[in-house]
Amino acid sequence: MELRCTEQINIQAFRSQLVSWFYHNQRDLPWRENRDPYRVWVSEIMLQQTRVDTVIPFYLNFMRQFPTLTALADATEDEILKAWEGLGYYSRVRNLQTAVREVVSEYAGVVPNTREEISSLKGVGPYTAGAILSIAYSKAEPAVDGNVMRVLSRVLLIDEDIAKAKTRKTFENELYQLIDPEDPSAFNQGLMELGALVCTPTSPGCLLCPVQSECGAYKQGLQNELPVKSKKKKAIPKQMAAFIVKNKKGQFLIEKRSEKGLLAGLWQFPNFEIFQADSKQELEQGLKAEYGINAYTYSDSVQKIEHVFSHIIWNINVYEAEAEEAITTKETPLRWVTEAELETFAFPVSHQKIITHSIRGE
DNA sequence: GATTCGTGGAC
DNA sequence: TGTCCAAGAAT
Repeated sequence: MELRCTEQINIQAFRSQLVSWFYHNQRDLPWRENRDPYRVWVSEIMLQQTRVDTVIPFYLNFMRQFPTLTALADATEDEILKAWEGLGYYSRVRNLQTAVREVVSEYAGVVPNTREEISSLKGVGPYTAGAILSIAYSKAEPAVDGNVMRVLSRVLLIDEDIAKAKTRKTFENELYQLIDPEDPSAFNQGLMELGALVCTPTSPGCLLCPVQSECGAYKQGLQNELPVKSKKKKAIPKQMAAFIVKNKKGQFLIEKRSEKGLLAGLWQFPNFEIFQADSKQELEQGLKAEYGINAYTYSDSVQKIEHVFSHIIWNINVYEAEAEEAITTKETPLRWVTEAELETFAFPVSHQKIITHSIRGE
């Protein structure tokens, strides 16, 4: 494939066509209401690896609950995790609060406006830094996400593997030449909006594209060959057992997950990996070893749940058990809570399903 | 540099 | 039904 670079296209034409198209075709999204750096920041964190349609209701609720940077800084961990419940990648919101608190203490509550300073904040990487700087502060900084790499790989005929981390640098270097210094916000958002609405992964709408005349891939009919992206390995299945442990007062046993790693800080029902589904002996041994529970366990599971992560698949069998006390061998806190209290804790989606299906019977 | 970290939707 | 994701960052 013959590669091109930014110098070989009509930069002025590309900029004006893209920016003009953005102003006429941008979606009406809640984080575009104004350019408050905090609002932009929250939206960019939520949008990491997450679709716009998924983010919208979470964003509206989050901004209602934490309208200002200070409000988020003052919230508790349980509050922010509950607000993030169901959105995934939970370290995002924990890092966001850490960063917001640093802005309060180190920057007098004002989001910094240089790449060096803003990049030093937890959870703010190269993309998010560029997005906030360009959208909130009109700085001519690149913001390279998956959309931008897809669009520019086609326009500039770049065939580096976009799954490789270092490939992002290639696009950033091109963008320092290509970005519109007069309107970096509309330019960056235009690239992403174009990727979302027109220059899509499959069946791109080249006939409707505002930068068709500047696109190398379209000229050579290569729009379906770009970008080049290597495949990722598939998730490994694990057989899990989870337990609805109830005491005579009608309370349920829940456990807070570790502050690090998978689903960090969320709450869950007692669970562990098993190697022989429905083995009453293994289930009872596990309850005893993991939670110090001497309990009767029904031999049949009351619910089966598949929980798919990027790298793991939990196949969860849910069982019912009775106990009056529990002692964990781990560092994680245990609590007995009523059914009504369950809704104040943040659970992974698989454990939300245990509540709705096996406890509430919906 | 490769792996870890969620979830629900599109095809 | 399985695959691939979608506005990435931390480790």
